[in-house]
Amino acid sequence: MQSFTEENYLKIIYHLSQNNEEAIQTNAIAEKMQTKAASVTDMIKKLAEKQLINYKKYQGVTLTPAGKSAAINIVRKHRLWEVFLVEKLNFKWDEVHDIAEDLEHIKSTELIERLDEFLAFPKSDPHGDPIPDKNGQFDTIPFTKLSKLKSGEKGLIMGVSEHSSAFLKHLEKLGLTLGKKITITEINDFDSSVELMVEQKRISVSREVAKHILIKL
Amino acid sequence: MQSFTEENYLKIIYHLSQNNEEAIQTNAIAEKMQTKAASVTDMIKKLAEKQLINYKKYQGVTLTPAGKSAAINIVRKHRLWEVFLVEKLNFKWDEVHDIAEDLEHIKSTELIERLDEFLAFPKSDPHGDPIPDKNGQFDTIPFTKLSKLKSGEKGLIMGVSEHSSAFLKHLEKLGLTLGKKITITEINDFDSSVELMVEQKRISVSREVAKHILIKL
DNA sequence: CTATTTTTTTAGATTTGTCTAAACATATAG
DNA sequence: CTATATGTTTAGACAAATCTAAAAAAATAG
Repeated sequence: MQSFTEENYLKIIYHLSQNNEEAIQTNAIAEKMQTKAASVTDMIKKLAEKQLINYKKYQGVTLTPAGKSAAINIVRKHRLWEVFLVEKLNFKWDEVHDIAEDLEHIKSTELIERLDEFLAFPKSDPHGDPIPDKNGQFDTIPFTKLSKLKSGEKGLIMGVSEHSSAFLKHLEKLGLTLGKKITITEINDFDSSVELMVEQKRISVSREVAKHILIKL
Repeated sequence: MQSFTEENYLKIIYHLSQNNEEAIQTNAIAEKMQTKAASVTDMIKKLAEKQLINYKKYQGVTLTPAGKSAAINIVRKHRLWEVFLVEKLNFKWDEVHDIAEDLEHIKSTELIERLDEFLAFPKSDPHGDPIPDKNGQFDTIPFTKLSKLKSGEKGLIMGVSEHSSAFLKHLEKLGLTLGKKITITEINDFDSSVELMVEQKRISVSREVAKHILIKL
């Protein structure tokens, strides 16, 4: 069994591995964990000793199968709790991240299986992220970043790659929520901001925002 | 804000104060916390410094108003989660204590208020214990221990004063669950065990068990 | 290929909650 | 009222997770 802190390290290494084929570096973990590189080195040694990560000095880390499985389990719990908070307790999608960050560390596996059932085995969370099943299996939804689309292309909003409250509130205000159909009308040359149509409204989003909106064509 | 451990100490001091007018002793806390007296002394000092308990060396402790309010809040969370586990996730009353023991430490007050609402503001938990409202108010249900009843007396099972899985499973097997109507038929002289009728069945419980069953006459 | 910068690790200290062993205070018995 | 037993506190140590400062390795620039 892992401690609260060990679980957070595993989860962060897992997320960093998603956008990155190579070994994850100490500094990258330190930044996400809001801690110092020296602390990360200490924890890394501990996780390596427990066979949860592969580690060679100065060479970064990768998850072992056991570490990956533990990480996926935490992600599963996080996302199921987010569904619960939104569907059952009527929280908004921008309010649930921090609470789920605590709930994901509750240990009982029986609890999670019953919660999963209570929620009717949801396949994705309120931000469109896939929820692994109890064996750690999940479908990777193929998506394109909104910032990669060209003028005239159409698509559906499938997810977001940024979970901060500020970002999500901003999308909500613009009407850019999950499932909405959008059409690109123009990409501005000078700042790469994106003009698009959503529900008969013409709106504009910066490239920075567009990079974090995930589209199914 | 208190740590996980501080919260557990406050909760235990609160529960010990329920059956006891006097100051709570170091050893009593140590036993409930499954730790050593020396550790309790250390923690006691810390809680006293934070003005959560009143403490004079060798004289035991009592909760300050702030400490009591913090403790009641933890009890509220524990009991609401127990209701959730039983009513929504179909756990049995003997399975929920340990899980609620973890869930009670989740920090968000917004979460608890919404959970309370989702559960339709329950007044008592699956073991019959009252649930404080968000201001810490709750009704103390007047009850008598089954072991205090006399032959011929009738009553309703209102709660239990022991939450171990073994005890609760035992009651379940005997059909002695919340709300059941019972009639005492006989008290055995030699071992004080209690013979009673519940739903047309004649059963017998030891004095030890009878002491932990709470009855409304 | 050497010099400099960046990144990572080590060494040693700190905090939180715990422990054991010993000292001290209080309660109880004769 | 002294002796003993019980209960509590202190002193000093430890493990977990963190930190700062300094050393070491790797990457980059000229």
